[in-house]
Amino acid sequence: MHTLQCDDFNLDYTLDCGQVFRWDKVGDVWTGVVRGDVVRTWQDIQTGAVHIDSILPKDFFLNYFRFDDDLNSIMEAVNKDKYMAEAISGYRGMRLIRQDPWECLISYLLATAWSIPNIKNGIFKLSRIFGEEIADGYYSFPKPDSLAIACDSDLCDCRLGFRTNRIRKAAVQVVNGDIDLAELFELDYEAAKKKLMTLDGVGEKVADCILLFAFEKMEAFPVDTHVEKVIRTYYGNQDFFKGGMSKTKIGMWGRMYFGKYCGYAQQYLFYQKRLEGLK
DNA sequence: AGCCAGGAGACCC
DNA sequence: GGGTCTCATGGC
Repeated sequence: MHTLQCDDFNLDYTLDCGQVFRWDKVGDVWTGVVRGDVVRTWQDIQTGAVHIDSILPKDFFLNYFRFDDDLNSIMEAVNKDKYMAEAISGYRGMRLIRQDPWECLISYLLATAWSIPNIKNGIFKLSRIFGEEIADGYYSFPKPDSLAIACDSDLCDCRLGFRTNRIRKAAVQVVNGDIDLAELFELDYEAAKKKLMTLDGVGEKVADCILLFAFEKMEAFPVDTHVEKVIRTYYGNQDFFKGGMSKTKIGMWGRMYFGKYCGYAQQYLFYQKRLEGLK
């Protein structure tokens, strides 16, 4: 059992904001599967202390929850206007999570044109069939070779639709070394993005999610349907958008406008829009 | 029934 | 660089 103390951290916002898909809250306690361990965690509202029941070491969670990020200076850097200010004041303490690259890749391949409950369900079914049962009803995330050799009938049981073949193809490419995930850490944002986008099913948005959530690329600015609507509504009249507001251009704008921590800004805008809609 | 969900890819101009 | 259509699936 670990106890983590951090001034600027909200466990609920961090696990609920739609970046991770293997956590669920029952009562005050979150339960999730992380690195093959069933983890339970909750936060003391009075003290802010985070309690974690896991066999994984304390240092793992300090890294997982990005306690090394100076949230104060990050929020200050992206707090450019009244819209961002509102998102920040509403969800202060939401931190990005350092995800496992392989799990993040597959998760966001599944995320294409799916709602978050569907994504969570798809990942659960994938884990139930191709992962290992590590506790009653809990399954580890499937390893690359397990998905690479998946047969049609097993994979189709997951009902992933057009995502089915993309998952298996990506697994094959990871297994045969066609794409080296560890190597992506060494590349800069643009080069890593280009490499990821060679995979079938990885476009700009999915690549940005993977780079932001798993590869330390804080300058990634994923433009999904929510963020697109937010930017169109609040920032569409800016000179930069004369001549059109494609998703590509919105991404360029996000990086330019919010600066090097635009990935954090994006996640606050995304979370606020998802919960509150447009105002 | 029709629309939307953390889109991508092929095809068009 | 823009638009438009299709690709499964599930929930509302």
